[in-house]
Amino acid sequence: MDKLRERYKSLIANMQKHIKMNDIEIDELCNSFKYKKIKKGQYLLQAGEVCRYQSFVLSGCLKLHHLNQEGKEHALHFLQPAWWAADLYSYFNSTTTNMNIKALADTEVLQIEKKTFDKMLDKHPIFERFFRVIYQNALCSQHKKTIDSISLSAKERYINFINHFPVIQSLVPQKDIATYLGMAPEYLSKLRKDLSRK
Amino acid sequence: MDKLRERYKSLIANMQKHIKMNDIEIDELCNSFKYKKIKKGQYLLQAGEVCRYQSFVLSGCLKLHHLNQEGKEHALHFLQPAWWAADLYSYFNSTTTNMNIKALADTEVLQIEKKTFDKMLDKHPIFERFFRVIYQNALCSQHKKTIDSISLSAKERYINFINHFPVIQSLVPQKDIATYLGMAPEYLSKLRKDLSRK
DNA sequence: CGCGACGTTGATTTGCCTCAACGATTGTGG
DNA sequence: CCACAATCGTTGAGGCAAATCAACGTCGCG
Repeated sequence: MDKLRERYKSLIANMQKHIKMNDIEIDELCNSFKYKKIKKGQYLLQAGEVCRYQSFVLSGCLKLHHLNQEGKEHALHFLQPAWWAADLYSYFNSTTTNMNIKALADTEVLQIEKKTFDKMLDKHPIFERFFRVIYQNALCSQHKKTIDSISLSAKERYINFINHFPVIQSLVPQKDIATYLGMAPEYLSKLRKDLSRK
Repeated sequence: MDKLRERYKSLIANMQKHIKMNDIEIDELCNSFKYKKIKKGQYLLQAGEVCRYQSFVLSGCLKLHHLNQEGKEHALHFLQPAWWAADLYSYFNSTTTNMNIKALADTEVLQIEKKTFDKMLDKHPIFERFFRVIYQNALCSQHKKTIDSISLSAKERYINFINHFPVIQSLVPQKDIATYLGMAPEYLSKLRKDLSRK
């Protein structure tokens, strides 16, 4: 039992950065989220499905990506511990997603279904605040990313990326970093050669 | 007095799409938001300032945009009635913004300061839900825009835009649409010529 | 070991940008 | 109310950043 609770520690600690919960609310939290383990290479979500879960990453690393009509892949996020993984549009509207979430390493998550999510927030408004703040922060980072992608060159975007997320570099294949930054993998390779020369 | 309340109708109606408010909460709402009118060409926010308000657009049209180091402008949003205008990062962290919000037409807004916002949400958790849903939806649209910008060509992005936002086309100068879509104004002009030929 | 995914490198192409010149339109002060 | 400036959209010439295509070496893995 205690061992099970152990898994929720990280989620609880993360939430307590933004809100104060009492024991009843912590109980509700632990009952609402289900633990799941996925192996490297497996998918947490695939295009064509409905995104049924919001997932809190405990360990490992996920890639959220999109395939366009020509079958070209574009990574949109790399999800590390203490991040949230979902296609929120699909999750909240029960529409089929065109996104994929794939494990880049063995990964553990805590998942909550939409029904349970709605119930939890109805019962305990404190969670409304938590998700308000989470979405608010996510919106701010998205915003920054948009500005970067529109106002920087490919080389600047890459330099920016390795300065900001040095850790991710070792976890994620280079080609995924390239599509995340909106450039062809071959081009990133040339940029790196260029940069190492100096 | 009734005439003043009139101005809040649109905000109240908008909020009631997502939450149910009682009279006390509606009063609180009306007391928290201040009315402001700005003329075409004026700024609601300028780079270097701190974004002190979240603004709900009642009438008119705003452009949220960014100037990079070389002085090049990039539009990020066009804000029409019933949309929200702010640089949330600056607003919530009290940092100076590098964004600008400019009126493309005479515009009326309702504004709330951060202090008041925090108080209002503390007193009435129902508003937490409203803003959770608003940010959640904003996050979804941002997400879609990111996918489009990374996986479509300039021509496809433009066609997509005029199909999705036919109204904005008449309100917004063409060059602003171009920078919004991430292309040079001259290039958009050429695309349009190209498309009209068919 | 041998296959398949990955990163690298070079040759070539292209989508889009830059710069500059030109009407058309707007708006502004005298 | 008009003249003039400022801003905007258009068009063309030229250039560059980045994509595409293809070949090759390397490595991890079944």
